[in-house]
Amino acid sequence: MAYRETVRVRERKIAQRQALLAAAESLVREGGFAALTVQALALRAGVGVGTVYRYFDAKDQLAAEVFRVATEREVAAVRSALEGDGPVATRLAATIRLFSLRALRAPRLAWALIAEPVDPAVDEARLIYRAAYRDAFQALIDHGIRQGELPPQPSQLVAAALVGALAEALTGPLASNTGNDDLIAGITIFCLRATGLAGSCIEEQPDKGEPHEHAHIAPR
Amino acid sequence: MAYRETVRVRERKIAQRQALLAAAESLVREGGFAALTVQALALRAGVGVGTVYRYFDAKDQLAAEVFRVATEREVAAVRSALEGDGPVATRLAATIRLFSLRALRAPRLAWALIAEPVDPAVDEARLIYRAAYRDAFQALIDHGIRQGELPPQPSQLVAAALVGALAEALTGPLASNTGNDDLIAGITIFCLRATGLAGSCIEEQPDKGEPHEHAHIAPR
DNA sequence: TAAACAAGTGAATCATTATTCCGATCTTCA
DNA sequence: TGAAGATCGGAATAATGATTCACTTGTTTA
Repeated sequence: MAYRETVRVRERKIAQRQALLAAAESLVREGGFAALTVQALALRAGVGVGTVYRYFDAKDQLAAEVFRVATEREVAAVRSALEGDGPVATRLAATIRLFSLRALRAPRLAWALIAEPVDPAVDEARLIYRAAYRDAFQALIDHGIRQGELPPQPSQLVAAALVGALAEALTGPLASNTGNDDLIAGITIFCLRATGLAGSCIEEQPDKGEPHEHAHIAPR
Repeated sequence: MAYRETVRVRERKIAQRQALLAAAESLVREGGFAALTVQALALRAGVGVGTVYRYFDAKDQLAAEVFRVATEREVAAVRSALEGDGPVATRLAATIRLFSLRALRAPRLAWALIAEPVDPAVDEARLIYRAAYRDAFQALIDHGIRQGELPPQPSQLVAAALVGALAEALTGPLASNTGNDDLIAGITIFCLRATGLAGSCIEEQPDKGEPHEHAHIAPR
């Protein structure tokens, strides 16, 4: 026997795999999953197409992994905002703001994760992604209901609707016409109202001052 | 000269074109646009693939037309509900109900129209589709604001968010676990609240009876 | 250094679909 | 009926992009 993988080689392989994933994600950031072809990836990463297959069994698997990694990063960021403490309204507003800022900063990626058409292998991952967001919002809503800060409501459904509203407002007819701040403020108040927060909707929390200033409740 | 198209032939051609479109739509209803291949269409319609090209210049054009026809039918149905008269809350609720019922009755089609990834030619049509819904909702919201039935709000943004919420709630983590009626009721109240309607949020419309029965306002 | 094995390469191959094309079939009308 | 003109059919072709494979280039250890 004359060859056994050394640590140095192992590390280089790990680094290579990471480099391929990073290159793949950069392609997705620029042009969505449609831009992620094996040829383009090999070119971007400066390797031959065959090399890609030394690190990933199939294109599907690669795409799914890119999706999963990006997803986990996004969801973790959002979840940390949801899981703070403080009143539900504050946390919800902070979360929406964070979600929105991230989506607006990397719109192509957001679109790829949320809405781009992809092959089935990735779609499965997408369900998980959406469900992760939904679950995170749902947890907050359930908490709010228990605390009496929110009226009773079907939390899973409402959470899904919130995710949909955010996705459409942020990736749909892209908000290039409004300033980002206005956009986020608008979405925030929409979501607060939709859950029964925002202004005068909660009886347990009597109005102080401003009798009906819906349109100017600051989103944070 | 010995041949000139007769009425009978013209009618047969028109019928054939319709038949092809119908077959195409049935494929989309079953498996989304991904299932709409020229081969499958020819098979379904009982013709040769060449025949398809006698009626449509290209697959893109065919797909876009299927999309457009289905879209127009759906949007027209929804718009008629939006454009009735009566209080904004009633109309909004009726519209949501209609939209939801249609989507739930043909989930694959709804998904294909709203969310499925497709080629660019169709995507352009999709923007129109979403925009059509958004515009219809926006018109109602603007009306409500002018009438003082709704608080001031960025109507275009809110309309987009409503479309997104409906789309996600109806086509996302499919609502097979809840009964349709509960689902629609939940979505309705979500949308009413989100726009500043629903129960106690409107001052011009003082509460009668039920002080805070958010969860049971009947959707219609 | 040389044998043994692994990683890298990219042209060739495969798979999937749209699209073409030409002979077969049907319609019209003198 | 038969010539003219049009549609039908479906195998052949084209285009795109994933996957393979025979080969070259490292890496490791005796």
